[in-house]
Amino acid sequence: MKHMETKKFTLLDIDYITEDERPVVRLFGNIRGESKNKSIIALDRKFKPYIYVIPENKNDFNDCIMDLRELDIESIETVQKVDVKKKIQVLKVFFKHPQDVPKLRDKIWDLKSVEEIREHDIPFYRRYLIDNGLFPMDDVEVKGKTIEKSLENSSRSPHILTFEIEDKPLHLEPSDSKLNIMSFDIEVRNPEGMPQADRDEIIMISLASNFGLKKVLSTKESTFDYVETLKTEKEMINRFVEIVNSYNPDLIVGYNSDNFDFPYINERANKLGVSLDLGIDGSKLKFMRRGFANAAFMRGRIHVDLYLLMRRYIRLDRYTLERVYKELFGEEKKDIEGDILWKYWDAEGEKLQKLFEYSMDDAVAAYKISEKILPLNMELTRIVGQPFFDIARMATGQQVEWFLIRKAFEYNDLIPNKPSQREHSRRKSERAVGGYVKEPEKGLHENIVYFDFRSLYPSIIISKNVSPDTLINSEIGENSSDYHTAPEVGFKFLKKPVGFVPSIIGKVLEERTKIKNLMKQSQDPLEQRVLDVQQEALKRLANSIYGVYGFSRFRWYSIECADAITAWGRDYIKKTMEKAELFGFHAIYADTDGFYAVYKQTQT
DNA sequence: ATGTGGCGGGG
DNA sequence: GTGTACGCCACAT
Repeated sequence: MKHMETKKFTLLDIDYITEDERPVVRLFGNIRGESKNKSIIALDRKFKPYIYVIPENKNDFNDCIMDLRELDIESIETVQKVDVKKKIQVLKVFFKHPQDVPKLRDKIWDLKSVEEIREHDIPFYRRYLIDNGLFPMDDVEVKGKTIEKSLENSSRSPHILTFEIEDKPLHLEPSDSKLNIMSFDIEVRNPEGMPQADRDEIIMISLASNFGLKKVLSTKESTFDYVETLKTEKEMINRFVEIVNSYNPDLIVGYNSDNFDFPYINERANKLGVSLDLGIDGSKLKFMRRGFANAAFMRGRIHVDLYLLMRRYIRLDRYTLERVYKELFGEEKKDIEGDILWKYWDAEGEKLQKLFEYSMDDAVAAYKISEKILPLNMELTRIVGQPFFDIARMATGQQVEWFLIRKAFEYNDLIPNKPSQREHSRRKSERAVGGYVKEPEKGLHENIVYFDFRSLYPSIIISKNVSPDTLINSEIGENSSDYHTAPEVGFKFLKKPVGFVPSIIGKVLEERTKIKNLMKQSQDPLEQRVLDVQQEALKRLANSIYGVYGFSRFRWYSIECADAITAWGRDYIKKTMEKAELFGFHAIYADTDGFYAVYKQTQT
């Protein structure tokens, strides 16, 4: 027996590489209990990609298995899964490589012996997290051995350890280690309209952090001691890379950095012949097309673009850094108009010094915003269980979907497929009816009372057991005590057993109550703050689950569920308004889950 | 009413 | 990369 070492680390990032035509999962983390800033890359060669195949013939899988054996797959197992509350036998088909899945899945689906395939579009690293019960931002314990070979870029990144996992990785309780967070911002000299990377140089790169780093890199000198002057733009960018690698931050945040700062630095670096080795494994900064927008990433660190988060979490007319800063902190931030910024740079003297101040301020503002918004997103990461990088770029509905996917795995449920193009357009034509709205009565009202339901939709889902797997599709007898019937729309839902989605919302709310109780018991204000963020994240999640029924591109889409929920919602609010009227309260305005009312003399 | 196109943030 | 995608507003038809 070989001697096995154990390593514990906070899981920050995950991907896979290919070695000898086989996938190798890489877990990136921050090692606890050792000198700070130490990173680990843990390699796991044992995880295999797979999909589920539902054979046409339910009694005899042999034809199907024989057809599958013709293809270049790894192996086949028969397993039991649950599909819409029914236990069924399915084939679990393993592949040699994740990229074989898109190559072979259409062929498999086209086989006569195959009725349907499932779970064929789950990215490999996400599958790994789900199947191993691992949660990013939590801790992982791995057993295995340290690999001796050093990294190519080890001179620049001296704190990296590569590790070979020999056993199943283990999920540990939430980490209490503090992550190193660095913000950055660039300034560009652009006298002719918007900055263009092929002609306009970078003049400043400002950095702020929670580990003592606070400086502005620039090609001009300053009286401020936070300014470090470099001879050329090329040296300045090189210095930026050097600083990132020596301080080794876990998180890098910027404002619109996905679509401006990082692409801009990248283009300038290419032009000047600088290698942007910002990954902990020495790899370069890379970009992903995500529909209309870019996402910038470096392996092993988490880049978060705060602009995206702010758009999701606060409702504003504009989302400029200045506007957002004022909203969060109630004070104005120094601002220099973009089109005249170059004049400050050219001015020298006091005007130039103002530009240094402005640049520093931007990085500090970005850092302060991250302090406000990252804790909630870290909690969401821990609950949803996908990488922080992804969570920070996912719409709420997507977060809910990945949360449900993980839960489905835990329940041994087969995950529904994403809608096809055709199904998607069909769904779009059936628009769900929304909540009840009573237009406000004109006039100035005094002594207004407000009434609202606490978590109306989650409560309806739980109390009426609204779920695709409890929805009664067929005509059913008159035994109405067995099911709930939605008003207006008439959809029926079994009272028992508890449906998939109601069960999950129930657990989320249960967990939230538990945390709120802990919060009350706690004497430690810091712990209370942490718990408060946790319960807030759970509340957000519970409230957003309703959405997956009504959005056409979701796996758990169900117009019946969406319509039933809003129908019950309208029913509750209207009945409550009627009741209130009897007690002399007249509603003047209502929307979905609450109403405003004025008190009138009761009629006699 | 329905469809199409552009834009957001960044300097 | 088991990729491929937003949501809102203005303006036109």
